[in-house]
Amino acid sequence: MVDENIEKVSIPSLRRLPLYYHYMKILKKRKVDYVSSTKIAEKMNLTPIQVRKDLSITGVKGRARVGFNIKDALEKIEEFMGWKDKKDGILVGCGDLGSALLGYNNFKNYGFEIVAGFDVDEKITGTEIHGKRIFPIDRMENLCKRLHIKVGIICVPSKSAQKVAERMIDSGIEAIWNFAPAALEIPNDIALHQEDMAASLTILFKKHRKNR
Amino acid sequence: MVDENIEKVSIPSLRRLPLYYHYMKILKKRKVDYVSSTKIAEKMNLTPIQVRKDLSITGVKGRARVGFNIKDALEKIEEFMGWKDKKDGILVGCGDLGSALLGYNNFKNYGFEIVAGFDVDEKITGTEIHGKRIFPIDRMENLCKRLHIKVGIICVPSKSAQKVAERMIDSGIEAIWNFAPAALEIPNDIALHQEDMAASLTILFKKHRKNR
DNA sequence: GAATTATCGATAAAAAATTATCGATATAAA
DNA sequence: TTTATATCGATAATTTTTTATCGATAATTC
Ligand SMILES: NC(=O)c1ccc[n+]([C@@H]2O[C@H](COP(=O)([O-])OP(=O)(O)OC[C@H]3O[C@@H](n4cnc5c(N)ncnc54)[C@H](O)[C@@H]3O)[C@@H](O)[C@H]2O)c1
Ligand SMILES: NC(=O)c1ccc[n+]([C@@H]2O[C@H](COP(=O)([O-])OP(=O)(O)OC[C@H]3O[C@@H](n4cnc5c(N)ncnc54)[C@H](O)[C@@H]3O)[C@@H](O)[C@H]2O)c1
Repeated sequence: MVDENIEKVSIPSLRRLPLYYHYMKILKKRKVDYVSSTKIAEKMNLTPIQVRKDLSITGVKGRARVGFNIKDALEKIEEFMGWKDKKDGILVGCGDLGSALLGYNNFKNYGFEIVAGFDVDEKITGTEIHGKRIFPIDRMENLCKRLHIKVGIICVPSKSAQKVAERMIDSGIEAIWNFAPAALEIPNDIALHQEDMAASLTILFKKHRKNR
Repeated sequence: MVDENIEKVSIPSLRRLPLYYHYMKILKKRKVDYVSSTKIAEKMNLTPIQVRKDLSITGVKGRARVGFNIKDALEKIEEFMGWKDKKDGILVGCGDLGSALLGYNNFKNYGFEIVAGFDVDEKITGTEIHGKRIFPIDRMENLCKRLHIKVGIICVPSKSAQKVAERMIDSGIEAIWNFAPAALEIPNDIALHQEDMAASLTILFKKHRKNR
């Protein structure tokens, strides 16, 4: 069921589901057992209908006049979002942002783990950051192929991003998470998610202007 | 014209525009003067029609058989995205991620500047991180009101996020950029943009699965 | 200089996402 | 026990977003 739906779910829904999840996590800690779509919607300025539709894709069933069982819903969201499948990745560019991500121990809650970092800077390579070993970039291909790593995170300056992406692809990486504000030119069988602070800022300011 | 359109532009368009921008920046560096929607679309796996529609909202005009003047387009995107208006913000939680953001000198290209950091940790307060002064959290209200700061970034652990958000609102903050994976309960006249790694990861993996 | 082609912008059509409607159901109140 | 009410899920309607069509135009080729 999950396998059918994951193809059909919209990106906006995928962005909203974690919000419901975070909220229900809080309620669970407060020993609340049930929550209605109305209540969730109120908190996030959405309609109850949309919340129900989003939740329905995970397969969770609510009860009329009662709402959704929080334990069930959390379970179903985790399952649907794929946070229960374990995936390993590597990170290239262990500077300020890269180091923060290497130490982000929340990734494990989403089934993801960064197993190693890579860099060109010899002051960094050979060391550990937040307990993760940092290798020279030349070791990437070998390590990724040996460990069958398919996910790569790019945290290098923009001007190096394209080169790093190509090297990742040569190393067998199939999914790239790019934090550099650069338009990567890559084959379209490689999955790419662009993390864009410029877009985020603009969206925030747009909402702000609308509120005034 | 920008003022009319900003209300109407879709979030997906807002996320795509920076991609075109990054790409055109590269072309400009290569001394290319014009680029067609076809070429842009090819690079990013979109349709030329969508690229044209997105660009049209910025007000930039293309020329048949030639494409878009890159210098003009960059200018129009900057203007439309509001990257030319200067906005100041503060950041709360100067740990790993917060420090990286404090040092992110690309924000200025988007018209944004973090003027100060706040934290509860007395080992950090009073110091500077990447040249930005870090104050104890109790100073936030005074400083924000005095400098008319309206934008706040949350980089504290999830469990403190709600409290920090409320304090920001008391300090006159009207737009919150939240990096903590927590559902904030705030009045709906406060703009909120939630940065969600869980959503990003899921979107990336979804694309990856589709490609295989 | 005429024909061909790439591209644009406007408008129309199609697809996707959101919102509304409504009968069913479970709890609470009368 | 009966009535009122909150909420669900399914389906329908609406709105938004994406994609297609097509005439106009500017560069290139013949
Ligand atoms: N700092 C932030 O908060 C932030 C936020 C969003 C996006 N970004 C983007 O993330 C990227 C990294 O930012 P940062 O602030 O961490 O920069 P940084 O300078 O602190 O780190 C960059 C690291 O990449 C390494 N590097 C450079 N070229 C390399 C290559 N070819 N191969 C391997 N490693 C290489 C450097 O040695 C350095 O360690 C940039 O593209 C930046 O625009 C940063
Ligand atoms: N590290 C990452 O790469 C990353 C990525 C995405 C999201 N996040 C989120 O960003 C937040 C910060 O992550 P981090 O890794 O930088 O954590 P961190 O522990 O390194 O930093 C947290 C900082 O917040 C301060 N703090 C705690 N409570 C506070 C309060 N009430 N007021 C002011 N300051 C307070 C702490 O003193 C510390 O300096 C977390 O919510 C995390 O989930 C982190």
